[in-house]
Order: sequence, then structure tokens, then C-alpha cells
Amino acid sequence: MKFSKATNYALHTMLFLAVSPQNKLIGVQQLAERQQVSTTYLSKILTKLVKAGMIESTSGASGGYRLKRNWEEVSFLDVIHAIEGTASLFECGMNHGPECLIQQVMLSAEQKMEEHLRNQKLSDLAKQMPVVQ
Amino acid sequence: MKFSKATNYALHTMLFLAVSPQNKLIGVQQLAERQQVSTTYLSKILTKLVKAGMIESTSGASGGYRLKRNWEEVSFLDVIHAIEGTASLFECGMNHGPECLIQQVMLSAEQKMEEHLRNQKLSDLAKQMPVVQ
DNA sequence: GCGTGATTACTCGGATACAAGATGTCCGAGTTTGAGCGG
DNA sequence: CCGCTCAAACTCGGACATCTTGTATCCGAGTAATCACGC
Repeated sequence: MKFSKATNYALHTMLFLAVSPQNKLIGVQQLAERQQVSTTYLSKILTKLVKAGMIESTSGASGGYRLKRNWEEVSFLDVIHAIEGTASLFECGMNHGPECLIQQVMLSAEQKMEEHLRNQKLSDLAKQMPVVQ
Repeated sequence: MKFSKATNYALHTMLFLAVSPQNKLIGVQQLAERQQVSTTYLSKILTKLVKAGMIESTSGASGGYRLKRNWEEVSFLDVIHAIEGTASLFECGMNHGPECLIQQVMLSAEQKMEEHLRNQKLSDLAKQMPVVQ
């Protein structure tokens, strides 16, 4: 039970794009170097973020990635769900009645965490950081 | 990022012991049958609970497991930590300054969940359930 | 009846097998930019 | 100067290879209760 490295890469990439000059395309090379990860692997992660509608990509020479219009509303939970999926963290696969009390406790605990992550926008963090050229 | 099945088994076993007649030893066979899991695997999980001081075991014929004295104070978090370990769910392994803002957000989110799990005792659930013979 | 040993019913621990998911690589295909070149 | 071609610099996607971890099994060892047997 741990968050995957991919989630870490995704969050850091989003934050890096947030403190970069807007509308400027940034290649996956630059993003990968900064995080010590291969470009091919990172591009796979970014593809998920594109499909989730958080960033957009441009092909061809001088192509790259940049945030989409509504990026200021993107929360930590959005990024995590895009990478890890939205399935529940705990599933009591047993057949002992329809309502498992344990399941309910675990579910509400998970929702506590999600609520906190939903309230944390990337833009909140970006404000606290210096803009990178 | 999911809770392991082992955690599920551990929680259900603890709850089952909680609604069983106290001080009565229950064999791993009975526990395993109820959860559709092999006895050998379940016994490995229970060993962790023994080492964590939540239950105690007795060897030999008519041996088995039972809760320890202080079981009414055992929380969900205690069980989870005994099985999954106490490591943080998120670790930013990057070298970009001592204080990673992302790490801080993730950590506080995790603590929100843990706080909820710490307040949920197994004895709370046991009270809501009929005693099983 | 009573000790003694064998049998049985258990837990315990290590070693190992198996499966699934996370992580990472390779390569071919498509796309855009820009340079080079001929008219 | 203009338009064409071609190479370079990218992203994209599928198919792998690898590594880690969770899940599960097997087997031998230890332990305690119970039974059998001989005295």
C-alpha cells in the first residue's frame, strides 16, 4: 500500500509546468532530466494526464506539453486519480452480508483523505514558489 | 495503491475473535474456512498480529488464537500498521531541497486518514454485532 | 490406578513457487519545424 | 523569392523486458493434549 512513483512524477511535472511561463511548450526531455527518469517512461505518464484533460501536447519539432486552460482548478486528487485510477482502496471481497462494517470504516477513512486532497489545488502550491525560467 | 488482502483478512479475523466467546481458543482452520483462505497463509498473517501484541497463540492440540487483554483499545490503524508496516504512503525521493511541498500535502492527507482509523476501535464494531458461538 | 510412551492435532518458521502490477526499454509511426536547393 | 523536398526534432502507441511485491504452498520442527499399554 504505497503511492506509485508514477504519481510522484505526475505531481512534480504538473507543478513544474505550473511555475513555468504559461503557454510555453516544454519538451519531455527537459521534464525527464529534472526528475531523473527516462523520457519514454515519463511520456507514458504524461499521456494519462493528457487523456484526463489536464495538459495538452503538441507534436513535431519544438513540440511539448503545457497546462490546459482550467489548470488552476486541478486538485491533487485529480492527478492521483488520473494515474492510480479511481477504484476504492479497500474492497472486502467476502460474502458475509451486503453491508460489511469493516468496509464502511475503511471507505470513510479513505474519503477523509480524498477530501483533503480535493481541496489542495496545484495552483495553491505554485503561488508559494518562485517562477522558473 | 490498494490495501492488501492480508489486511482484509487480519481485520476480519480480529473482528471475528472479538465477537467470539472470550478466552476461548480458536484454531486457524475455523478462521480460514470462514474467509475462504488457506490455513497456512492465514497463519502467517496472524503471526504478525501476535508479534504486534494484539492476539496470543497457544501451541499443541486444541491450541489456537485469542485476543489479548487490551484488545478493546486496538484500533483499525493498529491492525493496518501491523500488516502493512508504518512507512509513509508517499515518498518524494527527489533531491530538490529539503522540504518538498508536494510531500507535505500528501503527508497531511495521509494523516487525515490515519486519524480516522485511529479513532475506530474494533470493540466499537463488535458491539454492533451479534455474538457468534 | 498410574506412569510412560506413542499418536494426534495443533502452531511456528523458513524456503520456495506463483501471479500481478509497477517500472522501464525499444522501436516504428505520425507530425511539425526548419534548412537546403532548384527554379 | 518561392515552392519543393528532405532531414531533424519531436510526440504517440504498442510490444516487450525487468523488478518488486503480494499471495500462496510445502515441509519440517516444536508443543501440548489425549490415548494405549504395560506394570
